[in-house]
Amino acid sequence: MTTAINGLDVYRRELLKGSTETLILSLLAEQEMYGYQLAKEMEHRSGGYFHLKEGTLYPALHRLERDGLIEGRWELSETGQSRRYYRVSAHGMDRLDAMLAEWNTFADAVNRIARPVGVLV
Amino acid sequence: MTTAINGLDVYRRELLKGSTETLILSLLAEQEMYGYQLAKEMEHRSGGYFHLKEGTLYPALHRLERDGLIEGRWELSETGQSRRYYRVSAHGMDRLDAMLAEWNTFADAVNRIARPVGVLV
DNA sequence: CGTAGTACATAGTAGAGCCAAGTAGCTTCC
DNA sequence: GGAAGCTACTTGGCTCTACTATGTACTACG
Repeated sequence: MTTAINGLDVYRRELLKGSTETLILSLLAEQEMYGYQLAKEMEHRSGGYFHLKEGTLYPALHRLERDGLIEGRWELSETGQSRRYYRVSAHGMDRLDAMLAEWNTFADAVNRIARPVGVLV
Repeated sequence: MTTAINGLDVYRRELLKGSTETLILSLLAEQEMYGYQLAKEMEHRSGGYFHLKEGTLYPALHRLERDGLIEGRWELSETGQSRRYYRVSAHGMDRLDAMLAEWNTFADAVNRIARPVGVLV
């Protein structure tokens, strides 16, 4: 009977939708990084909670770059591996501010409905 | 130049993914309601922030019922309109608890990444 | 009788996360 | 030196969800 577990897995995946780009932008706003590094950092900071898959991470980076929120450049590491470093553009910084504000509003609204005043969980 | 605005709209829509069912379950856990009433209540409680569209609301209710998390019954109102009242099943209550815990963990993880300690917005 | 509000249903679309598979370079170990 | 495994990026196809749009049907108002 894995139904309940799978149900929660789906739930977590769906929660992630819409937040991934904010999370990526937030990390890149602090420091220029390449994709793989970003994934590791995200996983580390969230205590293993967020584990971005390649099929999520790289398409998200491509979207962000396509939309002009981040800018990438190729660099060859000492070991000879190609890495694409990304940094947040000015436009991306503005968007990040808006997204964080939106996240705040959203989280407040959810808590207002899901956790009515007086109900402690 | 409505790009930025549309971008945020999309963002809000994506944020909502995964939370809708938790919100619906939360409201129904407090009180038996029918779909339309639920939508109004949700909008009212969130100060107009959440405005569930029919194409979101009813399929979500059908999913929840299909999965045995809520139970519905038809009732004829005084005005002669058919309404489908829903209440949360025991299974649904358990799931709601799990979803609220998951939401908490998720929100914490997001804040840990998006709002590093020391950064106030 | 047209418009508006209530109340539910659903076909079709878009978008995001994921699985899976592929490419490629480097290191480790037998 | 060959297999295995980690690093690093890419992409095609799948699934799920929110939304748009449309339809049905009843009531009330003017």
